[in-house]
Amino acid sequence: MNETLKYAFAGTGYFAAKCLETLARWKAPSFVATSPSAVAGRGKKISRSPVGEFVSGAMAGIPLIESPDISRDPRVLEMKHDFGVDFTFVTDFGQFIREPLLSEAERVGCLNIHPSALPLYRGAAPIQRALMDGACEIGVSVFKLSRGMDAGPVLLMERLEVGPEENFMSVRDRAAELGGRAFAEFAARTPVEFWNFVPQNDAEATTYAHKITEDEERIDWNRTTAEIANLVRALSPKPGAWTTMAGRRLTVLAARPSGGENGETPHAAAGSLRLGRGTPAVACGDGFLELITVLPEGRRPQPGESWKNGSRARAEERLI
RNA sequence: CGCGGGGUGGAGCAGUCCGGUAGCUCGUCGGGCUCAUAACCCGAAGGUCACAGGUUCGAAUCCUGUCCCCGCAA
Repeated sequence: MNETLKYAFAGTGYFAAKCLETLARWKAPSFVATSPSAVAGRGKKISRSPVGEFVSGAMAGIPLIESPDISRDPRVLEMKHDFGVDFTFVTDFGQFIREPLLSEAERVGCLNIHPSALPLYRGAAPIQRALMDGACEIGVSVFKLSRGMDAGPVLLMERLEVGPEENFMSVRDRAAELGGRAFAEFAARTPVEFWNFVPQNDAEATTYAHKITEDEERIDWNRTTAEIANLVRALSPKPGAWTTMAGRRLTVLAARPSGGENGETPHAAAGSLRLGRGTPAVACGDGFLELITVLPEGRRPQPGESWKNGSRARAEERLI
């Protein structure tokens, strides 16, 4: 990155932490803002955001501000001024950026790394939505924040191929790295005066990546193996697509349509188990889905076969 | 003190309520069957039952404390 450029970074989640880590390999931010530590996790412990965690660990020394409302936090505005930052990265932050931060005097403004080919999949869960839709590739965009959600003009866009077995976490991390690296390389060779922001065509915003609701996380075994496999990988490892057996939750972390030699169509009702030897499978609407990795409630992640060995599930058992 | 589940041979689990030195499905090793096998049959090895203390003739099991893991909810 251009040595003279200075930036601030604001983010909360793992995607943001990974972006920051990547950006920082080229140049450390002047300061970082994140959402405040909050009561989270079991017990009632106070925990820091992934970004806060990362900064206080690997980037000790960089000023860290925890702010519940960064847009009008005087500390943020003040620090930006004192450090003379040229732009602010706001990514995976959870807070909608408003005035005065949005257009506060900076050379560039607020930039965002968004893992989609904008204007597609604007919104909170772009990677998950793309995976649910069975995408083979996603986009990674760097754009300037505007008043509309993920609607600002685009500076850069990269493509990222998605392997058929990849899950949310893997794509998320790779997308963050790609975005951070692409931006850093761009900034290193392009003077700010030549940064070209291309407005989005709102008419092409045909998909919107709404937050995932718990209802959507539940597996409906009547759907097709492809649909369910996509749901599983879109939500893995967290929050995870889940079902229940005998009233207990069973989260499916990895699954694959069973390569039925005969393209077998299950005679059994959807949700029925196919045990036998090897990896267990579940009857879906149009075939069987093999359970590669599962997480039984109260236990730890385990291979589907181990689960089969220990669960004492019987063939007539059904997942609901 | 948010609610709850769990730590038992290499893996996943049962046994804990109703104390009596440990079992299941796999894996591993050896042998057999077979043209052959990841299939099948026979056999074997392998466990301080998370840790510490207590009760008891006797504790995986009851009591107390500690550590660790996980689901939900936030």
